[in-house]
Amino acid sequence: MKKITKKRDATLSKQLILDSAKLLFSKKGFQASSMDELSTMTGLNKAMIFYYFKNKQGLYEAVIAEILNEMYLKISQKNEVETTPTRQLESFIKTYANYACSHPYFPALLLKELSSSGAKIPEHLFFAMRKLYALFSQIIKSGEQSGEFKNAMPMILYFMIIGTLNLMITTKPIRQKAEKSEEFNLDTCASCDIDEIADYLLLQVEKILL
Amino acid sequence: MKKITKKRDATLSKQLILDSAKLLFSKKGFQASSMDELSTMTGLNKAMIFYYFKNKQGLYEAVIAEILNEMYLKISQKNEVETTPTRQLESFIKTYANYACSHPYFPALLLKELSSSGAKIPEHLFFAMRKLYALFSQIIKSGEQSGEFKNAMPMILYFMIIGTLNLMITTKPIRQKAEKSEEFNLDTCASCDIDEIADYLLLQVEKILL
Amino acid sequence: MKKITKKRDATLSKQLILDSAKLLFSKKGFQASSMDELSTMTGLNKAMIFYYFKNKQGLYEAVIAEILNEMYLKISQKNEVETTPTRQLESFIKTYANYACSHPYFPALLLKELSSSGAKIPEHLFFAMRKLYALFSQIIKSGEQSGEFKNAMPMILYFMIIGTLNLMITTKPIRQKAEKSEEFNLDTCASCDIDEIADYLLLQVEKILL
Amino acid sequence: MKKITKKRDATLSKQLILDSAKLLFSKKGFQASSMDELSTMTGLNKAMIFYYFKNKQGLYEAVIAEILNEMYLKISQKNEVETTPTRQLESFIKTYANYACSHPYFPALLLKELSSSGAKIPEHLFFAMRKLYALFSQIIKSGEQSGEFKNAMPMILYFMIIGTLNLMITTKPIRQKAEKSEEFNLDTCASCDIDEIADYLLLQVEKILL
DNA sequence: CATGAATGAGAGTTCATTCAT
DNA sequence: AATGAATGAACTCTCATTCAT
Repeated sequence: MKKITKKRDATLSKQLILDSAKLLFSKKGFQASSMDELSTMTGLNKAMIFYYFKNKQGLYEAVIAEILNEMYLKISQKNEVETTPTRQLESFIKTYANYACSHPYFPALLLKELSSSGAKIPEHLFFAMRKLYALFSQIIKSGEQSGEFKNAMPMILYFMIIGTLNLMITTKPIRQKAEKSEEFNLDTCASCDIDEIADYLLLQVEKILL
Repeated sequence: MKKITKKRDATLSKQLILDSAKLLFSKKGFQASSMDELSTMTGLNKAMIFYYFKNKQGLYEAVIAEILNEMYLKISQKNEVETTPTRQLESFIKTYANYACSHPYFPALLLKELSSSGAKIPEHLFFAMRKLYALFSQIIKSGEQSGEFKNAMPMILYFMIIGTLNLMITTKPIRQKAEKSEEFNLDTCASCDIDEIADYLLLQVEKILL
Repeated sequence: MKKITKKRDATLSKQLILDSAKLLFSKKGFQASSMDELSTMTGLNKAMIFYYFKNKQGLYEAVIAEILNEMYLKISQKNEVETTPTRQLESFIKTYANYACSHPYFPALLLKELSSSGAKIPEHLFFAMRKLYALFSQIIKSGEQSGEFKNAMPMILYFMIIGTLNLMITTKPIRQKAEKSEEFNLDTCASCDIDEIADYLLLQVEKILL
Repeated sequence: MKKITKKRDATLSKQLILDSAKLLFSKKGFQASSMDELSTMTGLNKAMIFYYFKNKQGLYEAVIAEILNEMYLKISQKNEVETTPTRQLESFIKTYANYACSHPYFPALLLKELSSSGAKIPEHLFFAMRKLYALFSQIIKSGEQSGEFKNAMPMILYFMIIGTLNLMITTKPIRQKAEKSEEFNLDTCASCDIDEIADYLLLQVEKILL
């Protein structure tokens, strides 16, 4: 009756929890995700979650922060190699679209986070969110200074872009279901892929700005 | 130890529950809302919720259905008195913006509903959601036929409009908080009122369509 | 919007409740029977149950008392026309068997009542139960006095008879199910009817007593 | 405000719950037993019940299965050392009587289970019940083959035996109460002990079979 | 006599979190 | 670092019972 204790690498376990939590939280949201299920997913004991993260809320924040930073990194890297604001804008939209699409949990998470009683979002999350907007804002501003852009209200444009992309991604299943039902003969773009959507969106945003 | 006698008016109590539930659900979402808290809000006994609505899920569906229908009614009424697609589009955007703004719970709820695992939304909710889009789609289509509009992908435009408006409304508190903090000197439109936002949005959408 | 109030006959309504309660209690037992279901069954308002009977417990007692008295009446009537103890015993067993069989809820109720912490059975129920045993006991005793019976321990014989009959009746469905399952090739008397069972039982009891 | 530290012995706690549940279920039946009360009885937290057993139903099935298996084991062990059917029958009755008497919760439970809507008893319970009857049936059958027994209908005899014994045991308190009350001068065997009862019963069964 | 609205207590169950090892 | 046992508070929902009309 010897008790076998698995010894693992600390950072490995912590990352395993974080990665599984990303998937879980985004599939089910914060409340509907249970720590029991998470521990099953990871193969680690439930108590380990609390060993590495203060509590469920803490884990959740860690998850969102990681996602936001990841995305910020990706976008800002692409951004550096572009030279004109127009090209930077294009890069912003396409990179965002692709990242969001290949991490389909992210848009849902972000929408939820943005729309839920925003005032109590913890500091470092808030900070991560702002960084992305700051980047976008910078692009627009430099476009205005160079005379390429006009008519810009960056906050509204920002929400126009991420709002549209997020909604198009998160509603994909519902739209496909709708198109199948017979009596509903409206076009829902159910078969558009994300690149087409991003292209169309970019075109319209340019029409606005030029 | 006085015993307080309750109203004993069915429709009143039911509506009271419905109205309170609207607020609660949109503030906290489905899972995080507790029936205990709801009963406290209403001043009615917890069991009354289950007396009038089968269960929590049933109440939730009733809430969303009511909101969607209410909004559809308002928009479609305004729509009937307008004659040209351009005027109808204007009316759509402004009415939506105003309704959403004066019922601040609605955008949050709608975003949550749209982004959360859409495939299992009950039929009659799904139907109510489609009705609003059908109306919008109709406006665009008739504009195309009369030659006023072009370049239209109605589904994307629809999400562009409601996505932007919803996000601008739900993020208002967070944006105001951001603007106060010293180190953050970006413009977040924190002081824009909803009419300005709707006007700007309308202008851009027209730029796209014309 | 006139409110139509059904006016019914008081005793009729009360009896309706009692009859429905008989069925319900015996199908589901005391705890599992809900007053809501009962009110649906009767078509009367739930509050009426409490108008006519003090509470659920009171109704339950009324139900059992009525059943026991009904059965006592039936058995004692048949008993009076028989002259010898042997014939009276036969009549007792057969009448009990037939009554119990045509009121299949009764055996279950009686078993439940007898086996559940007997000491707190209310007086008048207890009294009704005793009356039936007193009748049986009387038959045995007069048989002993006339020399027809011997070896009698009436209490044990009594439970032998009603225990066997009750169990054969209440387990009928389970036994039939068992016989259908392939791997179970034991005889469970699944197809015996109650008369055969009563006849066999009577024969054995006579073998004991003579 | 001392915090009491609990045992943290899995098998101990689980058995404690099981044992307490045995008592509770048989005293009150399934529906009337509350998990709150059970947790008070055990001194363990209510959640532990659901930790070890899936739910109330699962616990109930575990309880019945354990009892039936225990009893089957005891009877079948005694049975193996006996050689003639007559001795085996004697052993069956006496062992059953003694077990049932020293586990006074068991007869009540079994009666309840048998008489309550038998058709929906879960498979493994049903199986455990059949095993005991199969044993009895085997004894009778071999007695018939050796010519020692005749007139046998094993199912009826089986219920005669366990019905009588169960009722005599479960009704003991009620019978003692009856005998004390003045106006009730019938013999209820209130002072018989279980061995006398089993002996008498055995004698009568033999009279039937020989 | 009858109703529907209202209530309070409690049911079973879940779950984040902590303790002892 | 890791585990499984243990906990307490909360949750949704049910139900017998009563009140006002």
